[in-house]
Amino acid sequence: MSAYVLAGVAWPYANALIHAGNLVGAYLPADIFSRYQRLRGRNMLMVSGSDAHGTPITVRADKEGVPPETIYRRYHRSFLELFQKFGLAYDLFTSTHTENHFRVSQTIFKALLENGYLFTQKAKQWYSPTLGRFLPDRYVEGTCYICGYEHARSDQCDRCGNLLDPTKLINPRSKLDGSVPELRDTEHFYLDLPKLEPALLDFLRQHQDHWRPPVVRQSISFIQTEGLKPRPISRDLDWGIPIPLPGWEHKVLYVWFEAVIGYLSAAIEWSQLTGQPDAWQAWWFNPEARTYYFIGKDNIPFHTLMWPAELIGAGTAFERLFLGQEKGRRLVLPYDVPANQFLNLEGCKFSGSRNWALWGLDLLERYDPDPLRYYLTAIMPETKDTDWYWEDFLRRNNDELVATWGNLAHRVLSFAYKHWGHVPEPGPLADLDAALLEEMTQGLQVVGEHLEHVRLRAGLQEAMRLAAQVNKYLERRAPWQRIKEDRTDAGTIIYTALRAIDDLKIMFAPYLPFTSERLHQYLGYERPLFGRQYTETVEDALGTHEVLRYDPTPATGRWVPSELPPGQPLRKPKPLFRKLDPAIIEEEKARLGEPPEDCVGRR
RNA sequence: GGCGAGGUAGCUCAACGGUAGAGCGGGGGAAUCAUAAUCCCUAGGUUGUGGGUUCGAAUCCCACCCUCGCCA
Repeated sequence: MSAYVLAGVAWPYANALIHAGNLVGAYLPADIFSRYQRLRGRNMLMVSGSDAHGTPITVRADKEGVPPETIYRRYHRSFLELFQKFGLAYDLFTSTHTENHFRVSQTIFKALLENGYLFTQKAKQWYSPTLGRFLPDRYVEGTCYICGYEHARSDQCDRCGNLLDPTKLINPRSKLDGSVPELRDTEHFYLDLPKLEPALLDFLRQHQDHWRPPVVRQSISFIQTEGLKPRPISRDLDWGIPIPLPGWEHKVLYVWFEAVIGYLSAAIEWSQLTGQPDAWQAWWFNPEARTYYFIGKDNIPFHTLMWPAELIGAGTAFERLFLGQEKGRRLVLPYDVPANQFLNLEGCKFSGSRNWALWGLDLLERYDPDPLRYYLTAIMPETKDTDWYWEDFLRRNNDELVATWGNLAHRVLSFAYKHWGHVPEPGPLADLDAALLEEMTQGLQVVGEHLEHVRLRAGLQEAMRLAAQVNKYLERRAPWQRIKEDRTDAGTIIYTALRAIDDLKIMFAPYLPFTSERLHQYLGYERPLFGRQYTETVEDALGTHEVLRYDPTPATGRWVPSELPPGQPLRKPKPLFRKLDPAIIEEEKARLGEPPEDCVGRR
């Protein structure tokens, strides 16, 4: 395993709140994986940010009569709040609306241009005289020239299903204000994907053995169905990153092209903020470094094809254009794209507009982060779509998390605290004691192996299985009996059990960071398991932006067997988790209201 | 319409050619350190449907049905 690991996390679009589906699909798995890597001592960099540009944001801004920046800032702020409360330890969560990202994106553009992977093409496009700008095809509707449907989108008719030539639409009107648009000439840059296709196929072949099967198949079939076509990378908008060429300043880079570059630019910004401006190169110019992309399945082709195409196409020119020196170094291609499938809610698809959703911040008003993280990991859609059921949430919280792990930690800690007040000095270990500790050491290996391969659910299951093993051990050794006959032997048992839960604390730590940290304190450790999250305001030529950061220096947690010192004073323990009242099931369902009509699931 | 994924015990999932497993829930018992949390025993499935290959299929092949996604 490389010492340098980068986790690129999907960039939330800054015009909607984040819901549980977003969390479980990308952000939570990235955090679990990254916390694990840090515990293993790897140089871990987890980056992302708000996707601030694009048409939906400008449309929304127009509706509210505010600048696009207002919309982006509102949602960006909500992301930062959610991530802190939910414990997503981004080394840097920034935004695409930064001077740095502009510069990096424009450099990628120039490198592609220089290497001959871009070309321009003219086309006619709808222009809104009232708004004074071009309209995306889906914002123009009119009568379908094939079937006569009166509310067809200009690029596709929802009634006859045909793809339309937007210029042939009858009676066109703008969906934004109903005004009549006109056709105007425009010119755009295209990424020459056909030219990059052989290199991309090569890249896919190199990774197909260790990628998740759905990711490989979707990527390959995307190419095979009809080959890659050139894709436009510029738009007629005034909100975004200007094309860095004379005469093109009024056009911007298409968001699909520019947002993925954020993985690179965020690493660069992180380097600048930490005062080591070249540090990012250890990840991005290092062939040994491994980059992982945590995304939902809707994003697969962008990360297995488009982004690699940009990286391959930029070649060695990026280094020269960006740093002013060329040592022939190339940007690192994705090592893995562990995309998740989708999460449904009570048998129906999430639908924000119909309130069929679980909003992250709303959930955290009523529930602690770790139980949410536990449940979301338990139902993580790693291989197929899964469902959040409130009944299931309650069950897993009360009958698994509280009963198996929470109770184990609490019964051992409170027994130890009551009878000793510190970690007891063990006598000679009995076979059962030694066997338990051996099993925990093995467990660290097994759980670690799962996490290494991004099998997060399997890792959590294994940790829970081991917690149950410690419960079995306690039943067999019954320290509450032994203490009446042989206090030293009882101390040996409790010492062994404390070490076991100290091991489990590490295994659970990536999944349940808040309660592992608390357990760590109860065990008497002085220094924290994890580092510190905080926000900071950064200033640049575009103004200011707020970022989320993570300072790993206070962290002492390590993925190694417990070395709990006998005699270490214990702190008075409190239960790690609380049982939930079954009444929440009906309360939460009432909160959701009626399921969407088109839902075919059960309720 | 094309491509792909998924359809295994009440629930969540594992087995991916060799006598169907785990956790939770259900039933019975033990224990009392612990948030009545634990531990032991136990019931429960003709592996979506129909064919085929094979000594043998949940596992390979074909058709069909259902769910989801991507592309058109």
